[in-house]
Amino acid sequence: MGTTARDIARHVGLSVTTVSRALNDHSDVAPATKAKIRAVANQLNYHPNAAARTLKINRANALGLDIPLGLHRSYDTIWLEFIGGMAASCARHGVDLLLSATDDTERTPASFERLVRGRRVDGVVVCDIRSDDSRVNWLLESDIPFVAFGRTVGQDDYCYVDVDGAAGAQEAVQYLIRLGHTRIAYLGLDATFGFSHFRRAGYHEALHSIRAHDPELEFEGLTEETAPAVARSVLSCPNRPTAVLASADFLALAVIRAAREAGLSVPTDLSVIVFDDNPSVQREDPPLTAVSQPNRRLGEEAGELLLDRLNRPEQGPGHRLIAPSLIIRSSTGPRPRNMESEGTTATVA
Amino acid sequence: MGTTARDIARHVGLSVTTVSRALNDHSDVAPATKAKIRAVANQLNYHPNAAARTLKINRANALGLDIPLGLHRSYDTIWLEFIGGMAASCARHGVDLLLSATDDTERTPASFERLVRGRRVDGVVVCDIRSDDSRVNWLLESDIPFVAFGRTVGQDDYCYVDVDGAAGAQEAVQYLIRLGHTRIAYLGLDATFGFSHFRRAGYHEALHSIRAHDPELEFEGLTEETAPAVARSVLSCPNRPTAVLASADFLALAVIRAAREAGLSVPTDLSVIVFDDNPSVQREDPPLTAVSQPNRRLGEEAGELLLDRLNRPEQGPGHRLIAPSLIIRSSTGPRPRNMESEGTTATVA
DNA sequence: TTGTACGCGTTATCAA
DNA sequence: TTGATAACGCGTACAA
Repeated sequence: MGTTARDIARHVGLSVTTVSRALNDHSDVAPATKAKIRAVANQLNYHPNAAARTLKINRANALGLDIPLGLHRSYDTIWLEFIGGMAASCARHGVDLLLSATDDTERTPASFERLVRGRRVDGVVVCDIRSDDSRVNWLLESDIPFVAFGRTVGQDDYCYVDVDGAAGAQEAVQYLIRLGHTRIAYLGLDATFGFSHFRRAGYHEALHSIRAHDPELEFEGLTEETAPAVARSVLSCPNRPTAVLASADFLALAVIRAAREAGLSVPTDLSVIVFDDNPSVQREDPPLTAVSQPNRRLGEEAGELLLDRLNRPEQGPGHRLIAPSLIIRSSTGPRPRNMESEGTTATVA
Repeated sequence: MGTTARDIARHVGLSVTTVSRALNDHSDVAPATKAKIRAVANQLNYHPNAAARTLKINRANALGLDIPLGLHRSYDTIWLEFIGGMAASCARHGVDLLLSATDDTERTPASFERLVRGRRVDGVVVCDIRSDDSRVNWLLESDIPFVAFGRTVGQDDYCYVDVDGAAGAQEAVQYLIRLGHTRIAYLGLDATFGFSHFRRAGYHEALHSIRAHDPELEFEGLTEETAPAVARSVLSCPNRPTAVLASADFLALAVIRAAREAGLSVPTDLSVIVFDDNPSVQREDPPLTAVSQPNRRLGEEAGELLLDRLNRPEQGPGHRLIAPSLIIRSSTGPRPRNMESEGTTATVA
């Protein structure tokens, strides 16, 4: 069945030791022997037994990835892209990728323990970190090497990779401000999502800088069910917003639909910016201006960061905060002239 | 660091042999000892070393999944759902899932060899099988246990899981026929995709049964770039179709856009059925009637089939052909009255 | 430059 | 019912 180093040794009339050293490119093997051994290994279609290797060197040469499926956002492109990125960085470093797709709402990290303690993987990447996520401390206490994708609010003593949601929201709002908008609404998702806090913070900061923040225009905890009604009510309030920042594609679509119903056109009467550059927002009519995160790159960074910390644990916790980019399309435009500004309007360029 | 069976043995004052047997629930261990050993194992947070186990029993207890990324269809929900399904069946059987995400267009199965020969996995699931795919024979010859997701045209001596695309197309066309349509166009993708052949065959069969097949209405090899022009030309031909079966969401959307441009409304003037029930088609206005494949279930079946064949190789090649379902929404309706029927119109109920 | 001997943690065989 | 022993395939001191 499988060729072993022993088979090669017999074939070339040398010891397994020499074979092992030749294949691992040690310097104390004669170039000629090395070449010969490699040739035979090739010829016999030799592939080292990973289990034996792992057992011996006490390293699995594999990483684990815990992906949340069965989530309402599972149709987003984000997870597949993230997986692809991490797979790419793993491939680059010659390590395998183990997927643990937990689709139970219970965030049970018991399987991590099995994977790590059982030496199936050397470390794990944990996704969909919530604002307050018990898994972080659990992993820290268990002494399991890990990198989080996303971060908790107010804790910093662990490795994570994340999008700089605050910067993204800020850039989006500042762009709207430059277009003349001051009444800018925010539609957010459940606050337990890690990104909710940061996006909202960026939105706040940008609006506070021109003293235009109005709590009445700020919504969080919206769902597919509640979004349409909220969108309608926002657009029909007396001093309605002239722009909206939506934290998910379905929120933006709900706003656009509500706008159409109210006889408002996008972007003439209402500007819309959406988080996450999904195909759905690209194909919308008009195509939406979006805050885009490089999901694939995030996956790559997560893999790289984990591998780096495994090789050099003394580095301690490190973070990679990646700025999203504002992709300007056709759903944003100047503030409509006929709209009244509120009293506190700032002077803007 | 890691607790071993030896630690447990010392703790309870027994041999490693007994510990091993107790933990593997052998019958020749006294119930009392068994309980005690289990308790200690739990207390010491014991997790068996997978590498050692694999080395000894010559089984990895893991499956490999080769997913095509970097493909133009990577934003489809299909792959993530498939992964989720396979992960679920793996979890159910207590085996791990290794992901090999090849994003090179070269379909290089060399990594399979490493995975299987190196005992990292016991078998692999190979996706995105083309009509004529060299990987199949390569895997057969290499004696690597595998299950294909998708199938080649005209070869049957291997395990595969697939959607019955012919049945899906047939059902869709028959539904249109019942609505009175006879001039039904087909817009297909590249013929190298495995499903192209079968969908087209189903379309043919349904139309031949009422002698209404018109080669002029049949298109294959369409892309995002060519789709809009073809859609326009189809709708503007002298005896235009009253219904369209599109093999991908973007093809259906192109048709709908072309219809709008031509002043035709869906479904009053034109019925549209699309393959694959993606969010994009659900959210379209009007929501599209779609041929839906159970992607998650396909992943589950692939995992189950592979595990089954690994346990009972004597079973030989087995196939699981899963019927898609027609989800009727608002993009299909009766044939417009004012449309002329062609000479060969069949009598339909 | 190459070979010998040993051990990683687990399970199977056999004897007690 | 339990224990001693060997072996899975590989990598590494150490000796030659």
